[in-house]
Amino acid sequence: MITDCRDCPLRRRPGFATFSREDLEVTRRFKAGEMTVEPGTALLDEGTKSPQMFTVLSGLGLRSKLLPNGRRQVISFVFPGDFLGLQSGLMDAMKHSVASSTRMRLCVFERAEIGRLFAASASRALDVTWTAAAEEHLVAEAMTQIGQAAGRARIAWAMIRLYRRGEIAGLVENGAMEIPWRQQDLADAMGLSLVHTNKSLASLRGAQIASWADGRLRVDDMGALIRVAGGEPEAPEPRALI
Amino acid sequence: MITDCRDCPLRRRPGFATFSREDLEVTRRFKAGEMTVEPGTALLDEGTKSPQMFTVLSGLGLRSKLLPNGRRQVISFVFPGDFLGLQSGLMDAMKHSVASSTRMRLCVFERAEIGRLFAASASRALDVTWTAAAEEHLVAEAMTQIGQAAGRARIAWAMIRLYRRGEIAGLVENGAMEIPWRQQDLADAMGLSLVHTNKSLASLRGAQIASWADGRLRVDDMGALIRVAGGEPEAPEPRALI
DNA sequence: CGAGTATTTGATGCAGTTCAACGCTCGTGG
DNA sequence: CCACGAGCGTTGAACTGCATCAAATACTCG
Repeated sequence: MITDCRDCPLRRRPGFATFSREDLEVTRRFKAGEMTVEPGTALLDEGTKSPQMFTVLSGLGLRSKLLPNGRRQVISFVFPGDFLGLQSGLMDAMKHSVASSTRMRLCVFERAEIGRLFAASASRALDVTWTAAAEEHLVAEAMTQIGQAAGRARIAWAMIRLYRRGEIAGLVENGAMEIPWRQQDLADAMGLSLVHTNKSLASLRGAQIASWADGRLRVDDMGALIRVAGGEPEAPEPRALI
Repeated sequence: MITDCRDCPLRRRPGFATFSREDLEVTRRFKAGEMTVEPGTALLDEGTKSPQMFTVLSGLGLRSKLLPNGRRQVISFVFPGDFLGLQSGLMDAMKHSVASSTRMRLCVFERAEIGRLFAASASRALDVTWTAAAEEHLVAEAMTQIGQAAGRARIAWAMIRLYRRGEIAGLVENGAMEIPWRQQDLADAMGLSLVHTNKSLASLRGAQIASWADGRLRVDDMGALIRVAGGEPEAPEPRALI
């Protein structure tokens, strides 16, 4: 069963920008369908040009990029509301891969329709551009942390970021959220080895600051966590929803 | 004296995408003026909302981001053709700062006009979005290198990237280009200490692979440089010009 | 119950940081 | 016209955070 954009549960959530009734109609027409995928499904592949773009309705995922030497960088963690595949819509090909980490429900758009969307609504076009700019910002902020912060601080920072995004997505309950990601994913995201990531997590857990275990991320002392991270990730602006 | 968009020297260069006569007119109307700045001028400041956006006509610059602890991450090096300030055009504020490293000539646009630009031309809107997506890609690629490659490889990779962008901008002559950046800038870009950056550069210079000295970047053996970098930065697609 | 995957822990070594000192060039002012 | 200081590059020495290697301990699932 397909959700009508008008009933999209994401629109109601705080943290997402509202848009006009008119734009809602334009977006409805842009929407091609829906899709549900199992955990571990490749949605978009580095180097390929997918015919589709997606908005995440529910579930979590991972964007990543491979190096010739086989190592992997996790570009970012994917949350509900994220718009995926813009690169393949605009550029020659995807520059990174996107995979689901949980079961995921996605809103599907046709790449070929993006020109029509832009022509139909300048404000929707601005929203799409906004998501691209916001995405760049998220990546740049992570790059800054990777480039300039020590290991433990990077881990703490990533935990805050995930927690905050989880709050917006409504995934946090009683100071904790379910996470499908492995410690290896976190390590690859922050440019650290698995072993060192594990030891940093153990140390934060031991200090009663935060824990990442058994598929749950729990923050016990946000103040301390921020101190360890050497500052907070910037609070995101309300996200434009496509 | 102001250059007419129709005579814009950048448009003629290879490496930039062409656009229609109609879009040229739309862009001309969007253009508010021109500006020349001395080296070291702050063009856009992290946290502020500038009333203007820019396209670099000539000269080189630096995007960077400060951490609470005083450290600095260089997000990217700015080349002619780059479009600056989209974040302040779309989001609440700039998320990083941009400064000139040489004398720079800039094409100036009013932030408030971007909505009109999008309304006037869907294809120009797509081009703006393309630049945002391309920028994200550049940052993600750099992040990958910082997160996953060893020090010497990062330095080599950055040299290739700068050299390639220099070629496109027409700044390379006889295998070398003038660069205004300090070793500290390179260090901050690749997440390394100044000392280690200096030693890596010395080692590449000693091996007759490439040199960064006296304000010049020279590549002697691109093959070897690519090998040290552990692979090549992806070749950029033709860049949309705003 | 055995195989495969994820987490945990200990031990070892080195890549890269930090500290420190020195040289060079250039601009400024006495 | 030389002295001085500031900025940048270079080099050496010592320390350490993190990677790497290795192995044990859970868990899950067929």
